[in-house]
Amino acid sequence: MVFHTQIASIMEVLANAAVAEICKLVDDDYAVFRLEMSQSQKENRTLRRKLQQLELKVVRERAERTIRDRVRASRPCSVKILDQYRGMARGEGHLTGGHMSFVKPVGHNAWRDDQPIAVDEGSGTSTQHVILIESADAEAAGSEGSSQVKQERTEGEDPRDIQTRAAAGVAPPVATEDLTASPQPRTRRSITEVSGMLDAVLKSETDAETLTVMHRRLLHTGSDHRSDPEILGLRRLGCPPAPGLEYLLYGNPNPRTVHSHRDSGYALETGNDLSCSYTTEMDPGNMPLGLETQMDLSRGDWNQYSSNVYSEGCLDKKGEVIVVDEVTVKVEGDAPLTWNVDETHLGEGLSQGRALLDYRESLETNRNIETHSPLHALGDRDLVSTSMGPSNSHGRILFDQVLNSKDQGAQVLGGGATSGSSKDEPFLCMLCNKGFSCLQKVEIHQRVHTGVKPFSCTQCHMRFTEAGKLKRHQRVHTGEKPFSCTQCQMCFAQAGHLKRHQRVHTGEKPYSCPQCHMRFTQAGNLKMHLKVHTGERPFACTHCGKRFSERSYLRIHQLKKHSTLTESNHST
DNA sequence: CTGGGGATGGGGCCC
DNA sequence: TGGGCCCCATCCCCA
Repeated sequence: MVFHTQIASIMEVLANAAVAEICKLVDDDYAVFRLEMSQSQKENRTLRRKLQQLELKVVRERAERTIRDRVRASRPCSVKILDQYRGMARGEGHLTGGHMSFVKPVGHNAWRDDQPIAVDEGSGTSTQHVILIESADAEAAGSEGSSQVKQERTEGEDPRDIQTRAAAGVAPPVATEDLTASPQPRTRRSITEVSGMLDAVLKSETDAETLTVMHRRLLHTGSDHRSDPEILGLRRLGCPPAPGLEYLLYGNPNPRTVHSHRDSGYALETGNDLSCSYTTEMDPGNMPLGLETQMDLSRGDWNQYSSNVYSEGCLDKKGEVIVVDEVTVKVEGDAPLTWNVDETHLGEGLSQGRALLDYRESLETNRNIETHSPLHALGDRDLVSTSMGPSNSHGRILFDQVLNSKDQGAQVLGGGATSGSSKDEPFLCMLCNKGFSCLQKVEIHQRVHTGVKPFSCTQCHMRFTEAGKLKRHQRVHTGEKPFSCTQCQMCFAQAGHLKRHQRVHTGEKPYSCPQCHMRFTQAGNLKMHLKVHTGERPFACTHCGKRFSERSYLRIHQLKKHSTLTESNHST
């Protein structure tokens, strides 16, 4: 009995000890758990505070930008000055082939507005990228869609990390900068880069002498993009959710050539090429360019602007790249690769340029996607009436003729013109209704009508519409006749003239008169001969009334018969 | 002297 | 950018 009692007491002691041990363990774990909980809560509070700070910054930026945009309220939309990295002109960077990335200067952890942006083709791995979307338009319109987001990815970082953070609602590792606090507040540079995506928007090579600027209408979502992973995803797909119109520079396969693509909801180019686009806005007074595009279009320089901007550029489709719009700018020497389309410079012409660009894009787009053009929805005539400048401006002519080619047809011409264009020649000259395959050709052609001859001879006052013709003309001064006849000693300055001359030796007379059996070596001579049959004598002597079939005959006649009379008339 | 054809120079346009 | 072709203007030569 006593034994049982002792056993019971021992077991009770052991049980108590076990309970105590268990309680102790639970307490310890609970304390650890509490500690971890408190730490997590602290972290949550810290993150929450950071988030609030970021939101406050965004709100402050919105307010400041709204004020700034209201100052510039006259602008219908935002066209960013595209400030190419100035250091490129100094050889610190350049657009080169293959993968192109924007590289921060070494030792800088954050982008600053006054810092140059080195452009490095890289070795295939992007180093540091900045995504910055501006939406001044929406802010100016009172929209809440303003956003300004920078994301910076350091070297080697998995791009998916950014998406992961964004999807988790975590702020990017680099806080949004308050651009207004920049040492150069009037200078702002924005860069949008999308890398590693299917939509390869950017390519670049080294030797390019042209810079092609194209534009894109950015989508506006009106949300805070920082916390919207879908928006971030859109950015990565080359669809920055910024409102209004921005001019973006893209590297392209041509060196120093930049393409932009609008309505980039579809892949502009397949492959794994890096997609990159960037816009830059800078102080108009600090524009380091020698480009020919700096002119005040509002003062009637649209003609020049058009000539320069659209020279040598063509709407085109190259391979799989749907080049929706394209503006080519000649780069002079080592001038920085800079494209400047500032409203303050373009003035009224800005709308012209934008309208034309819009139109160009819409026209090209309409070939395949009739309803994708935003301009299309606006209505062409409205756009012309509200956006275009003086009706006699070259830009207007171009624009009108392009509109005609699109859907207005000959109506603009008062119904008198009939379009002779085909699908291959959708661009009509407003003045002669001639069709061309691209806008640039129309622009060059219309130099015939406008008298624009940009290429002048230094030896005489001859001017030419084409550089090649100037070069050919200058043989007149140099006496160079590189084309010599193998049958005789004749030399010619033009190859065609030699070929024409060689008919003298071959006896070929391909032009025959339908009225008689006369044959001619030249069509012009046949045409002159036909006047024999028609009796056409359009050239009449003002003194005696005698008529001649050729002006030269009349001139000889006047010299021989009325030379004294003409001299007396001149003396009087 | 006149008219006609041969031939060249130069510019525009297309490819 | 250059070549090729065409057109126009003009000059030259000759019947």
